Amino acid sequence: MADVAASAGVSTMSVSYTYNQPSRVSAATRDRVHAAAAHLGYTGPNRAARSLRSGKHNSIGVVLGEKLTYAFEDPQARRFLSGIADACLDADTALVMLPNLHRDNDNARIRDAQVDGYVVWTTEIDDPLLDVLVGTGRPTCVQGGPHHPGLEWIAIDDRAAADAVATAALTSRAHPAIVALRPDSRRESTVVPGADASDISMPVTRARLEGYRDACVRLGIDWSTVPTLFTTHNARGEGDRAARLLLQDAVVDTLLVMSDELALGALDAAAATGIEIPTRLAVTGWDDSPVAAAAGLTTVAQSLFDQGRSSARWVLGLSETVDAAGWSVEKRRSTGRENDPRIEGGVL
Amino acid sequence: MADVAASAGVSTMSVSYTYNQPSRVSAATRDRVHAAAAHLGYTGPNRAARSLRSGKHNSIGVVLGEKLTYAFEDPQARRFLSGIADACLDADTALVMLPNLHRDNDNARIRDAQVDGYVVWTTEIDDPLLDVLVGTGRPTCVQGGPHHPGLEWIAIDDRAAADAVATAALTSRAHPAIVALRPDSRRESTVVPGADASDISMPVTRARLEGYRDACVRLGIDWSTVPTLFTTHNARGEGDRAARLLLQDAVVDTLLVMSDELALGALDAAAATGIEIPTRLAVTGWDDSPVAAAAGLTTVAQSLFDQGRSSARWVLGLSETVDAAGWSVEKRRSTGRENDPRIEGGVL
DNA sequence: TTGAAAGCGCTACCAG
DNA sequence: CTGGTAGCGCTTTCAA
Repeated sequence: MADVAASAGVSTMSVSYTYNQPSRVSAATRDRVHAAAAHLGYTGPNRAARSLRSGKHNSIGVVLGEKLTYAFEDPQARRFLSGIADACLDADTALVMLPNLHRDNDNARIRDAQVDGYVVWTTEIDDPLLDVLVGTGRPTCVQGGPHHPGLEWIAIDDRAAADAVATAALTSRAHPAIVALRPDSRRESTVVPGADASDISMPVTRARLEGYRDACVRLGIDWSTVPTLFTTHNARGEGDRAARLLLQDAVVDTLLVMSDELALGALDAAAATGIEIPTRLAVTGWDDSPVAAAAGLTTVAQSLFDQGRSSARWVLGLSETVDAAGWSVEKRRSTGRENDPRIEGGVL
Repeated sequence: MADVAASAGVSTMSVSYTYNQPSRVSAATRDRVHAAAAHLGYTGPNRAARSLRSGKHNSIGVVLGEKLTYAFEDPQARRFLSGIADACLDADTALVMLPNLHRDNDNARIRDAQVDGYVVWTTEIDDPLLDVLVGTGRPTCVQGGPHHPGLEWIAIDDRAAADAVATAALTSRAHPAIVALRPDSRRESTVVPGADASDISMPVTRARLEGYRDACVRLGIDWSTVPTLFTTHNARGEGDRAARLLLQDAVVDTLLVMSDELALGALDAAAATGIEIPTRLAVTGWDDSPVAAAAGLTTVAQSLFDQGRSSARWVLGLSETVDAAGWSVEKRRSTGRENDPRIEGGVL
């Protein structure tokens, strides 16, 4: 930049202004600077130096609570990421992927990332990373919770939505079983009767389980008899396995499933074992993916794209507040009551 | 860092060494530095200052020739990205996503990104970005070509693989039609008889078309009569539409399709219109996705995960050369010759 | 509208 | 093994 200034016969400040606040510089100066820059092959301010001096990076970090491989394969994560990418486009901001595998140096790596703020996808209550992020002083929005002082938060009311979708399935049935997402980043796949939600560190899993229980309690179903199977991966094959296991108990007439992927696997299991949907078994999912719609799956709809976009825009300072996230229950064939009125919560 | 040095009673250089080359510093000094750092809440060298001084960023840029939304939705892109992410994990390197929408300032944004090198996914012959990347002096690897002086390159031999898969389908048929990926970043969906490959600026599309033509010529099929439909999106619905259009000509007995997604759409179209596979129509795909395998689709297998990993490792300086990429033709029901010997090229 | 001075926090280089 | 010096390229601050 000093060279350009010398060549253009102006001060370095005029060159800096030409690139950063062109309106502050006379047209003549601007032209001379651009001419000199073109002549010298100067392509604009060095970003590292700019970052050092100004403390800004023009980039946003996305913290994924798993290997990136999983994030790219998970349809929900993808839609959320797409929304973030969309916001970045508007702001000419780079997107830095920060996988969090809970290894020793992961928190330090994330803290030291050259980003202006963070969006966090999938984390646990009491994850020490949350305090680390607060410590950076950078704006941070956590999808799906947990609520954490100093951090912004975006999610639908999972508990209310779980209650609603369970109620839709259970109005003419009484023997639900639950296929849950993983309860924390370590635990193995297990079946638990009357699962205790306060034991679960993934906030999304916890809230949905609470909502299912709310519905059971209200409908007079004894929660202590309701089995919950915690899965480890959000994949169709896993849902198939889970359903086969739970359906060994012939009394089970309803599967409340925490994702569409898993629920589609449950439908696979039903088809393979000749169990009729919805006469003998009702199934509900979560997220309203296109495949779920095609399969006639009753499910909770939420726009993860909008949540990604909204959280990123807030982090980038493009909006004052994080938009509220809405949801609805899409009633379809898999619960046999597709003509019941649609249920909505929040703003969709 | 100066404060830490003062507090520990050593020079700033000893602090710097403690973090960057601990082995060069005595254990006693190291301990004093760490103690002082802990006391002052110092968490290690500022990354922006380090980047400015050392010129290194500890991150790699991935240039996607489309909106990130598409990249996250496209199964092939996802597998390639997963491979890159895997390499980053080994090297404790951040992954920066750089969409290239061919807008005015995209090249500058990509050039100015704070990364140590680039991996490029999906670009066009003569894309001016390629020269920009050469100009950065940073190591760059382009997946799928084009060959460009100064840039590394990774891909399978698409032309040979296309020839092989077309030959597998055409040994007992004589009337192919082609469903092609988009020819460049602008063109609309069109049907062209005897398509001229030299007209196409996406190198992958070009090479595969050349390979299909090679097979036709060798088998005595008049290329000028072979229709090619260029699609705009790599999506199942698009393949369905394309197949319906091409199958309006009742003589067509083979669809050579440049992706599994599109080929699955073609199978959908055949099923919906009552065309029997493979007796009345043969279909081939590309990439050997799990869904394709399940659907009995004859296809070209290649590991995009390995290509992503290998190209990223080279960019990061973790390997001397980019590994050769291999392919094979997986013969299945959709071409009716599933017992023919498997064909391989390169190292898989 | 332009400019001079100062220094962001660090590491390359060289010297001891 | 340790330290001094210099300066990476820029922008903030203040002054003209």
